[in-house]
Amino acid sequence: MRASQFLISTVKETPSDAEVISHQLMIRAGLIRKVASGLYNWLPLGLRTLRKVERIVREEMDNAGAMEVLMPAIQPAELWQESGRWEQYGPELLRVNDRHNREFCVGPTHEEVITDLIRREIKSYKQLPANFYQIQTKFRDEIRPRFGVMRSREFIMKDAYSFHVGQESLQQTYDVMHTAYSNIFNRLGLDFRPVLADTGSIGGAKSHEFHVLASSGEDDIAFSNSSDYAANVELAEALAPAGELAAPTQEMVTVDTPNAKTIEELVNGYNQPIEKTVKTLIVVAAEECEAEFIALLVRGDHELNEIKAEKLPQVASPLQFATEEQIRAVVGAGPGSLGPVNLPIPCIADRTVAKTSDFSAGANIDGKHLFGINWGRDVELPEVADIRNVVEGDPSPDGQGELVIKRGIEVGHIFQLGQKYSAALNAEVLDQNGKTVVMDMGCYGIGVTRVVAAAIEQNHDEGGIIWPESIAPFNVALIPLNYDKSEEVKTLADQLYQDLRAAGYDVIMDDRDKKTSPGVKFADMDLMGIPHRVVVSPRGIEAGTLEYKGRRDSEKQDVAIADLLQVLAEKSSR
RNA sequence: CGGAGUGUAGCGCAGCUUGGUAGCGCAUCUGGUUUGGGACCAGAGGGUCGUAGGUUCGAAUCCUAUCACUCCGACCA
Repeated sequence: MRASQFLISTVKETPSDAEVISHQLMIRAGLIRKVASGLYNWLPLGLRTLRKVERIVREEMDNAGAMEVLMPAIQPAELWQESGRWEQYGPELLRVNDRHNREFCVGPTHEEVITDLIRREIKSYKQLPANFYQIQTKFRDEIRPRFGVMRSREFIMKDAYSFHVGQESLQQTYDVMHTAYSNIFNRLGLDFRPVLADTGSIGGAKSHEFHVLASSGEDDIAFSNSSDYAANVELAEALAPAGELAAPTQEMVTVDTPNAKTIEELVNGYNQPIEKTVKTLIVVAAEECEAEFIALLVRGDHELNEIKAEKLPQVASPLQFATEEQIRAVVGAGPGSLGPVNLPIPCIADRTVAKTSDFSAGANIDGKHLFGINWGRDVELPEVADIRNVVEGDPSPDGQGELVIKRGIEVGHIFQLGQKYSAALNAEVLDQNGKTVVMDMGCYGIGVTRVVAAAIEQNHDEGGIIWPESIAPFNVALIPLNYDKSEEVKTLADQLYQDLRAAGYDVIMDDRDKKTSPGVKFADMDLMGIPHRVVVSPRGIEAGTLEYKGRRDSEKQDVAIADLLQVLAEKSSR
């Protein structure tokens, strides 16, 4: 591509509304432009990278035996009503009506459509297992789109769905997809980790997320420091502390604490160690539960894990905190003075709380706390469960080492759905015995547009983007100096442009007019992240050399004109 | 959804307090000089000041409504 015939839309100034580096650089390098909140145009430069990501994903999916299909973005409400998600999904599902006032949604995912398709097409166990994928535009009406294309409302996703008779077959394909995903992210040049994950609103049994490690990530991942255990903190199990509950050493006393409404004020104002404090969170109880509310006890320095709490049979799903009025009506004291002693509603204690002695908590009287509380002596130990987020230093759930917490960007997610959708939509086949069985399903997603942002988040410097070779919009930036003035430069540059393209490189030759100074060309090519730069100059020609510089190199080097292809072949990891 | 903030030229911003008919930098266009790290000179084009009402002789500026965008929060015991 000649730069003079390509839209290069670089900007010097950092856009004021872009917070994370990938968003800033995607705008500055001219990859994307915002149309409205969470909606983006992809400019020619950005699209080149997007297409390369898609190509790698497609190749690896094909290699893994999946078949490409294409489903509509707009889906009929009936299918979603059949699965039950028309009611469950909430406002993130964009619902639209057609001219006949029939209801549709813009697809955030395609379980319903694919299941409907396959229940019509596949009738026999002999056709299974089968795995179908598409690369297609999705829409999720996010509460708060942000970080550019990282959390946009419309985005491109590779979604795949596999169909099976039996869990064993599902597990096999799941493993194949796990491997395929690792191959994909390796080829994309990303530093990633597969981690155990919660299945969330999609539903199902077993699941792994693939995270690109980056400080700007929105998810916390727990890693063991001495094994390969890795899990989303939403899921990572917080083990009970080792050892027995310590015997009481303090009497329980009631203390006036008019200024302590929070754990922090209790710790600072009354000299209580934070690991000897317990906070009491009141949530709405599940319908089948006798009580209206449930109290959840978590140590002062720990955080409630809402997903774990939601899974408790006594707790209403989705999790809902009681309002202050509700708390006052039931307990007689306000938030800030709550505790397990003399609490008129059922409690569930976190495992760590259950192993804490001599602790302090609210007295269920405004402005009073109890210090030196001990289980058994002062109040019966209630039901115990794992309801908190793991923290750094916790023992690893696999029994090996301690946990370290890092931030990650979720770029892929694989699930074993089981029969959640196939049962709801009656997706059945005949097995070997001629008996009707419900198919098992797996589903496998990759956020293609998000991958582009994640790659930048992980690969950049002050000068701009540094693309991994495999997804760079161009591999080589060929920069002729004095292209308009020197016949020798023009001849050689044109020749090299032909040669490089013939050798299979995506090359952009910066032949922009003489008003575009060399400095501008260097800065633009750096910002755009082109991995290899070759400069053709009159003084180089005189010496019979070209100048080569890799995007990550600090020094440039001269190479003989005749050696260019060989040097590039060595430098590039295509 | 709750809270805060911002809308003035393609981009980044000033002007608003104290009302008098819009300005700066970058970008763009023309001509010229430059040409190895975001050049210089001269000239030019481009804005119904988010929208709609109101106050006023007069509104970017004051008032009301509305729309859009951005940020923060949705863990409080």
